[in-house]
Amino acid sequence: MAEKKKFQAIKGTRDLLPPDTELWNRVEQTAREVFGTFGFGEIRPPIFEPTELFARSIGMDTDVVGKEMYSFEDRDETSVSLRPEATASVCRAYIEHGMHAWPQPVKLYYTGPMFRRERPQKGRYRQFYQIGAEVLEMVPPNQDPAKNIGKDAAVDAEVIEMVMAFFARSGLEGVELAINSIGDRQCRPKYVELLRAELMKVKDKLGPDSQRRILTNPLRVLDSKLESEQGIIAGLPRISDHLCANCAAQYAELKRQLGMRGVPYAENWRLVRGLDYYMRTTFEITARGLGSQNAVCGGGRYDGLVELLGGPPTKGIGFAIGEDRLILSLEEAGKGGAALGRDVFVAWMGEQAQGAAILAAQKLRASGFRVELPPVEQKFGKALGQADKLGARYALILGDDEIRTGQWTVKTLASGEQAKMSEAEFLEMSRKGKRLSS
RNA sequence: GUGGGAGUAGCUCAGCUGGUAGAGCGUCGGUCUGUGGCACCGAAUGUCGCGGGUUCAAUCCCCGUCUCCCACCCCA
Repeated sequence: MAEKKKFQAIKGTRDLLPPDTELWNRVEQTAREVFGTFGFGEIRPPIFEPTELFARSIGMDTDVVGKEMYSFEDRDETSVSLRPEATASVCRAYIEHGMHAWPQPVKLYYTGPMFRRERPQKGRYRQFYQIGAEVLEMVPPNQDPAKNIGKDAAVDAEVIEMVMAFFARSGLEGVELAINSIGDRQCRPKYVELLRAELMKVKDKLGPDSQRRILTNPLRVLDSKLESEQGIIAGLPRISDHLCANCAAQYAELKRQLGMRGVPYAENWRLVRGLDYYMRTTFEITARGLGSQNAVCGGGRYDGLVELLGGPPTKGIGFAIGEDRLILSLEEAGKGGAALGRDVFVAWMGEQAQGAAILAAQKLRASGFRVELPPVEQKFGKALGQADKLGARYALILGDDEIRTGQWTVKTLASGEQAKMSEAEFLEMSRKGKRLSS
C-alpha cells in the first residue's frame, strides 16, 4: 500500500518546459506567418486514423508501417494507429471534404506530434513534432500530363522556396538543400531493375545491409554511408540519365525555377526518399548541429496518392520539417529562449496597498504587460530581490506613502533609477519601453 | 531490432584498491521591519535508477532489469 510508484515519461517521449517552450512557440508562430504569406491555411487532422490509411499510403513494406507504428485495436475491433506522419491524413481530408471543388490548388499546413516506435537518439523521439505543408491539386479529366510539367515544377519550386524562407526567418544556420528526381511510374521501375542488375554484379563487395537491399529496395543502397561502398556507388548508373522525357523536363524546369527564385541548391543523385508515395521531385534539407540525424526537412511530389486512397486523380507536393531537430539546431546555435521575464513586479506593503496593488495589476495586465503580484506582503528588500530574480523590468512600489499621495513609485531595475508618477504616466512610459525592448 | 557508454541532492558532478555520502550552482530563511543585483551565515532535499547475488559490510564487485545518451537500421 505504501509503495510509491515513480512515474516518468514513456521512453522516447519528453516534457517540453519553459523557457524552451518559448522557442517552440516562436518557431511555430514563424511558420504560421511565413506559410500564410504563401497562401497556406492550417489543417488540424486527428492524431489517429485507421491503420489501413497509413499502410496504403506509406507502403506496407516500409519500416514506418511495418514495424514502427503504434497500432491498437479499438473497441469495435478495427485497427487504428497513431499517425507516423500527416500527409496521408491530409489526403484523406482532401477527399472526405471534397476539396477538389475548392479553388485549386489547395494549400494546407499543419503542426503537431507524430509517433514512431524507433530507438530514440539525438534528434529522434517516439513522439516527435513536425511542421509540414501540402499542395494538392485535382487533375482535370482529359488533361495531357505533359502540358503541366512547367506548372508542377513551379509549384515544387515555390514550396521549396517557402521552406527555405521559413528556415531563414527562424535563424537556422548551416542550411543546405539537396534535390533530386526519382522518376515516375514509367521510368523508375526500369531504372530500379537496371540498378539491381548492376548491383548484383558487385554484390560480393557490398556489406550485408546493402546486399539485402538489392532485393528489397535497391535505391536505398545509394544512401549507404559505409566508407567501403562509396567507390562502388560512385560508379553505379544514375537515375538522371534514365528519366523519361516528362520527368527530365520537369526536373530541368524545377532547377530553372529555383534559380529564378534565388534558392541555392545542390543536386544529389543519391537522394532517395523512404516512403513509397514519392515520385519525381524529392528534396531534403540539412542543418548544423544535429548529430547523425541531420535532416531537418524532407519532402517531395506524390501525384497519385489521393487517387490511391480512393479520391479523384490529384497531384501533390509537400514536405515535413522535424521540429525537434530544428529546435535542437537553433539551441545549438545559441538561439534558445530566455526565461519568461516580467514587465512589472508589484511590490506592496500594507493592507490598503494590497487593494491598490491588485487594481494596478489588473490594469497593467489588461494592457498586455507581464505582471507579478506577490500573494502576501513582503518587505521591500525581499520584494525587489525577487523582482530581480524574475528578470522584471520595473518594480512598482506601493506602500503607505504612495497610497497617501496617489503617486506610484516606479523603479527601473536595470538602472536603479526611481521616480514618482501617476498611473497614466507609468502606462505611457512602460509602453514606450516595451516597444524599445521588443 | 543490433551495438557501445552512463545512471549519486532540483541541476552539474566528486566519492582512492568495498567500511551505508559530499561540493558548486539553484531554492528557502537570516544579517537587511521603505529599496534588489554583492557578500556573509544558516536550512531543506538523496531508500547512491530498481531487483537479486557475493561479503561481517556494497554507491563501489557480479547478474538481471529499467531509463537516458551515442551510433547502426530507418527516417523528420
